[in-house]
Amino acid sequence: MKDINTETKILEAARTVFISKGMDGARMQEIADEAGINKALLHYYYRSKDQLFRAVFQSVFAGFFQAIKGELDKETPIEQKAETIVMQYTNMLDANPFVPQFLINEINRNPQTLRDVMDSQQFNPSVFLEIFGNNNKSGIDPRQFIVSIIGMMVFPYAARNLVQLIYFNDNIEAYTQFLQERKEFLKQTILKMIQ
Amino acid sequence: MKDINTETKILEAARTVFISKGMDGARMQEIADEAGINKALLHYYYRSKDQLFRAVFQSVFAGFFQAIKGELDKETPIEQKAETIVMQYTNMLDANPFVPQFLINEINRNPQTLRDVMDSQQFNPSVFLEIFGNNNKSGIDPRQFIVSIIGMMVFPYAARNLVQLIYFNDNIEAYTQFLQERKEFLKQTILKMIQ
DNA sequence: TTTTAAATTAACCATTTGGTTAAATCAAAA
DNA sequence: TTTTGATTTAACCAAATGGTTAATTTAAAA
Repeated sequence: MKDINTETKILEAARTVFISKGMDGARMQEIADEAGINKALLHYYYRSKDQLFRAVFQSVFAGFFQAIKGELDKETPIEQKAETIVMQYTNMLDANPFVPQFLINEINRNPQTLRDVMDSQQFNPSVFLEIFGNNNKSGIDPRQFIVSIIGMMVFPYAARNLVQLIYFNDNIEAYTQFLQERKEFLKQTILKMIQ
Repeated sequence: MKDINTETKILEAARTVFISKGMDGARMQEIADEAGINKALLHYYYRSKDQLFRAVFQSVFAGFFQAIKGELDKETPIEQKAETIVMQYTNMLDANPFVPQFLINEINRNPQTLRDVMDSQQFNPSVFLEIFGNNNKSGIDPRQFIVSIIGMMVFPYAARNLVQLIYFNDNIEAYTQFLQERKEFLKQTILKMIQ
């Protein structure tokens, strides 16, 4: 029982490779190299590529929704909630810029995976709707609202290489600054939306 | 010189499969089956999977930006432009819901591909910025504005399976209606943003 | 120290997959 | 009709890839 963390080490390596390359693009050998172990060890701890992938997906999915859940249960005014959700989400994206793209891709590739994960874990999606529930002053549809906010936040990370090249002439620093300034822009935009 | 359209038939089959599965997930055999021909014919017309993929990517990319270019050169007021861009874009998304996700994925997988395509075709991205250029009344940053609009429009299509399950309990009809209502919502939101 | 079971590895295997080749077919020109 | 060149196919090939196995190492228990 040498290194008790081998299983964790594998999971982290798999997370890195799967998020970067996706299920189809990932190679078991690359995951083994990333973890610094023999390829057979992957199958020793996780029986197959599919099971290893499922473990990663479940972990990423859970961490994703935990990261953005945050302080939203409080009875704060909707303006404050908007501020909180933007900061919570963008902080998560700065730390995990490829996670949303990974989740979207793999859910599209095999939608059943998400259903399985949501069945195994208890997860109540309605909490996001209740935050901006029907009892908001503006009468705005909370679903349209939430989808808009997430779309505005996620897109510049998911499509970074595209936007960076087309609108910023591949200038990385300029795009980083754009993302930084965007936080304030998003807050103001959300406030305008619920006016 | 039997069927002069074999090459086109291959390209269309490849487009279908590549957009659905991506470069990594696509199989030459599946493309051949989709086109109703022998696998060797793919290599007869396009030397390799990579070249076939490039032909598809170039075609999809060009078609994408052509579809959304639309009437935007006119000297119409910004409110009218917003209306036009939303209708143009959502119509394109209704017809090609997986195209943006495909482009984003493949550009992330190999950013060089986009540079090559943009070099080979003449393509001026600044046209989108000039539409909502600095001479708008609100003083809004046109880049932040454009990225927001595209994000709001693309996200519910790219993440359809995710959003449909979490917020609409996998009810396809309800989600279709949501997308339909969203067009009007987006117009109003854009107007609020530039107030 | 010896034993035992878990952990780790090198070598190997079967299948998939992109790609090739030589033969067959077809359609038009001579 | 014969010829010629493009088109199409069946069969095949080599490399990549997920997975297995038998042997070795390690670390703790007896």
